[in-house]
Amino acid sequence: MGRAPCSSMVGLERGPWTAEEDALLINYIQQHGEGNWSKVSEKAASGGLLRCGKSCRLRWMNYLRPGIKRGNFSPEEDDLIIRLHKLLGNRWSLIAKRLQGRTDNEIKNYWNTHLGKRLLLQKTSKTDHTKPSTGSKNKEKQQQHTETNGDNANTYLQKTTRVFPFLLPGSSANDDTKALNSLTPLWSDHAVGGEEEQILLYENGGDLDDLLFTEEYHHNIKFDQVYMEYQELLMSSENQVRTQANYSSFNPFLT
DNA sequence: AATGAGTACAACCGCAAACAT
DNA sequence: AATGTTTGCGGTTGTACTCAT
Repeated sequence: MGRAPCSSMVGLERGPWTAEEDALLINYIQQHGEGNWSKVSEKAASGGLLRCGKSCRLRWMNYLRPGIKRGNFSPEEDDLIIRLHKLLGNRWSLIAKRLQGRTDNEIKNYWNTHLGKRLLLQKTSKTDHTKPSTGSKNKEKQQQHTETNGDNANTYLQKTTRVFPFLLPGSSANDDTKALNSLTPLWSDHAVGGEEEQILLYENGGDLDDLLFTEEYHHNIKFDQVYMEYQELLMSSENQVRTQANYSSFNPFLT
């Protein structure tokens, strides 16, 4: 198919956002709401915001959106990121969902600049007491990538795909999604609130992520528990997939 | 003070799934 | 069902900043 990158569209700005542009975007979203990003660039242009929809979305999601936590990561967050990364690989959006107020982009950057490097150093110091090589930046990056991603048997490495919500039974979904839908009872066992509350949520049509990411959930569930739940989910997913030949293309631990 | 290397992070890009027609 | 468009994702790049020399 192929589309020209939005930055090449005539008359649109690129590069760092100015405070004025931020204000224009916030103002626009306050008036019209989130979403429909392709329309944003059309409609907001009249107000002086010359950015493509894609750029607007990114700016909003990663920087302007209310509730975004900025600043240093806590040791607990570090720990959770490391463990979730071990489980999920570079699925930053999924990891970000477990860290309230953090964006996938922020976590990805943090991993690439801090955590990944730290793990590499730890690993190196365990196996080799000499200092890591001080080669070129690219070489270091490459090494870091393979060390932290490549040889981890438990890491679910998949190509870039959109992360689906865990849809509820009865909703339309493809086969893979349906396979995971059957996991919801496991999750509901751990979810906050009584059975009645959960049933209510189900009946109201909220998906499982909605259930799990309520504010209450985050206040009550410790990082460790979140990690354990994810691990259980993935283990369960593996078993589920093995029993269903139709889903042979989806096996997190065999890819 | 100058400058080059390293670091941090915002922003861009291309791809693929989801959605609309 | 086929085709086009939009959205969301992970990988990568550009650049401002920091620090050592």
